[in-house]
Amino acid sequence: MTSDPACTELPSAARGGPVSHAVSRVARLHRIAAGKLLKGAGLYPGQEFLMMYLWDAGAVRQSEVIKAVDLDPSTVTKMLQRLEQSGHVRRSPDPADRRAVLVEATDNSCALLSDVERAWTSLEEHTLAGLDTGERKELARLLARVEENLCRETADCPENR
Amino acid sequence: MTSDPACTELPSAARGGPVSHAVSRVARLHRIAAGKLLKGAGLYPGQEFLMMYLWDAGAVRQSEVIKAVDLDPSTVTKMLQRLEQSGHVRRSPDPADRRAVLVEATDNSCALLSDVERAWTSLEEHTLAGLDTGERKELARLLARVEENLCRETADCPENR
DNA sequence: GCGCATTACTTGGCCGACCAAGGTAAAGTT
DNA sequence: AACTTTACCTTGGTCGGCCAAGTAATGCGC
Repeated sequence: MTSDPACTELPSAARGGPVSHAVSRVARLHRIAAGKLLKGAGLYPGQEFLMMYLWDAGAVRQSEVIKAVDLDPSTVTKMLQRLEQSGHVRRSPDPADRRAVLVEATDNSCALLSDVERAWTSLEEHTLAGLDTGERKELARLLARVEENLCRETADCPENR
Repeated sequence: MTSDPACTELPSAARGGPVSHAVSRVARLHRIAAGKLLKGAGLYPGQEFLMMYLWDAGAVRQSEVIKAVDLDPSTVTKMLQRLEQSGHVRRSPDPADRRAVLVEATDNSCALLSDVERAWTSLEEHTLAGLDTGERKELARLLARVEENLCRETADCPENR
């Protein structure tokens, strides 16, 4: 009676893929939680990854960003336009290649780094609450396996580094 | 050297939340994979859940759908409008309550049920390839725990059934 | 040097998903 | 019966994300 996993009864058409269903639900909840924590920093869910990369990488070509976050180029373009408008990012033409665009986190945005770091570890703790170290490691391991699986044949992960 | 989990180096700002990062990546890859499998059935990623519920539930109020898939009402409205346009769903005013709308999967869409079922189990297999039964059960268990955690305080799961 | 493929981004369109606000109808209160 | 609250959806706007197609510059082969 009270034994169903979490919140929802599984639709019968999804019986063949309970884990997939769980992944979808967890993904959405996780994204929402991340969004709430990141809202304080003025970031929308998804933008964190881009900024995290830029904070590490410094001034860099947009193509590098695209490779790093592994999103559609058009997605990155639009995200960067918005991040530029909101003052988190500076873009400038690459003098060495007139097609390319150099991207860089603004000094302003760097002030958010620690906020985002805190938010991210807080999210992790919220996500993994009640799991001991062994379980966390196991979950990380299993997710890594799953990620590998999903990369294969989907051909979304660069085979060539 | 070749020991990093999957495809990507973790940004330093995300060091405090490796599992969260993995969840995000897996979520996106999983959604993409689902989308590819479901494209054959004429469904966009996300619509599966709605249709799965309707196939089980028959003619039902829109508010029931909203509760079941646990999405924003406005999201459901728009999805249903599109699903109606594409012929997967029929909507009609509820004679018993003039605010409400009754929703129902069309006969046409029911023909897709088996396709979606197959797609979903195929997705599951693709996702969990190489994991033995114990690992699968463990992953399911851990995901359920995580889901519980994310429901708390986010107050997105109905406390009240 | 010239043409052609490749690379690098942009634009437009579409969908899922959110929030904020609005409008209507039912239910509850007095 | 009139008023207020609550439930049920819709509309409009914004974002992340995808695809398809387009533009512009570079690089490569010849």
